[in-house]
Amino acid sequence: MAKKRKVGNLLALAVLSHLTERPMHPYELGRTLQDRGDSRSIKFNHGSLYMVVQQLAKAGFIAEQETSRDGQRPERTVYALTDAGRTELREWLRELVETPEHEYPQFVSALSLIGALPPGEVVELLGRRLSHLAEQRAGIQAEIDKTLAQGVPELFIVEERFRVTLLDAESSFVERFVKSITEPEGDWVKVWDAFHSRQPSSGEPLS
Amino acid sequence: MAKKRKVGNLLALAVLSHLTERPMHPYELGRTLQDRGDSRSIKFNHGSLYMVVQQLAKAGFIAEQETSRDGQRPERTVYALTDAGRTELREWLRELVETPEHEYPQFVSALSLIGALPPGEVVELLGRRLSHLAEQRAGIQAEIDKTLAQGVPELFIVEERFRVTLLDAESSFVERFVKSITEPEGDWVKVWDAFHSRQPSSGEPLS
DNA sequence: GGGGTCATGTAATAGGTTACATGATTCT
DNA sequence: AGAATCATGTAACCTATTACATGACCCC
Repeated sequence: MAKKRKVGNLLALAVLSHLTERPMHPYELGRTLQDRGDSRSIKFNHGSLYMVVQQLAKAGFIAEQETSRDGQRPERTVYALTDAGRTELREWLRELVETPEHEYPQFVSALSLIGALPPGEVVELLGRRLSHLAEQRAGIQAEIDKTLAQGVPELFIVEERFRVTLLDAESSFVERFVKSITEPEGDWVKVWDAFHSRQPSSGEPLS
Repeated sequence: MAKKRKVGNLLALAVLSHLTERPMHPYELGRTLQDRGDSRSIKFNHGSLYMVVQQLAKAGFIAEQETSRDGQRPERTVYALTDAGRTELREWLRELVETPEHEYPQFVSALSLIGALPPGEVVELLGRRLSHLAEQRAGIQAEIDKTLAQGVPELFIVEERFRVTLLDAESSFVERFVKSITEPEGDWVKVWDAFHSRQPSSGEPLS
């Protein structure tokens, strides 16, 4: 259901959140988002930021506070959070935390069409995926360690912990899946394989 | 890195996949996608389908085969897969299976800003989330059982099994997180709470 | 002092979603 | 026969991503 918000891009949520600290101009916001590592959890790109800021302003969640100019640099418009913005931030976050939305992770999509590849190849590809997953996991763990070493409290790395959980779950799923193909119970793998053997590399989808 | 595909929408992948069975016109494709339950794993909506079909045609992955007319209904253009399309299907799928992409699940984003809500409220919201997750899990499981009862082999429900895995992982993460707030080690929760107590309901973000 | 890259923003393009349109079929 | 729903597609709109622009600062 998920109430239709005036501004839907999650980048906007990050903007609202950071503006509770102090008024800022868009570029500064972008810089802050990058520095705090928010861009690993919320898709960020330069262009979208300006768009989102405009949308938030039009919706009344933030307001132009001053337009200063520093030397000959382009004008920087500083925005501040409004009361409506503060409310929106809290309501939106509440909804996100309380209500899981149906999403479409790429691997789910891929699995739903996996029959289009022959089982032997799938096993091989999944093996490579497992390495990639392990790499990612190690990378995140390193990030976590580094951050904690700087004295940052757990609260600020919860999302990275969650990512690790997700990666672990995916890895063990993939392992189980591989095993179910290489040591099959029943004959479904045979059927799957036969399908591709007959039509060497243009098998019809099994889905 | 993920090579830039001429058509990026995953709906296009499903289209290619279904066209390996036989040529179809767009509406039929949509119908089939819905019937086979693909729309639970790949975002589908009517408008996007026509867009994607056009894109695929322009890219040479599918080709207009005939334009039949049935009574006074609008013309139906039937599309068939080309060799390039068959290749694209396989390569794309391979890439998706082999290489995990960085994604932005909403809950990850929410967690990254969770400090903007006070811990007491977060605990409450997470409790509700757990119920929702359990509901979803039950729903998927019911789907799985129903499908299996119809004699469909495991291969075609792998993606639903994976979803269940993901839901379980998320649930247990949330449980652990709740526990870490209600039975905290160290004083980070106190700090978090104090933050919101001082500024009754307009706390600055802790991130 | 010329070449890169930082700071800052606007504009053009492409992608996707919603809304609209209309004949055909089915239901009551 | 009128209402609802199916079948089928087009068009308008909104969002997001890329590309473009330009002065300032820094490096060698």
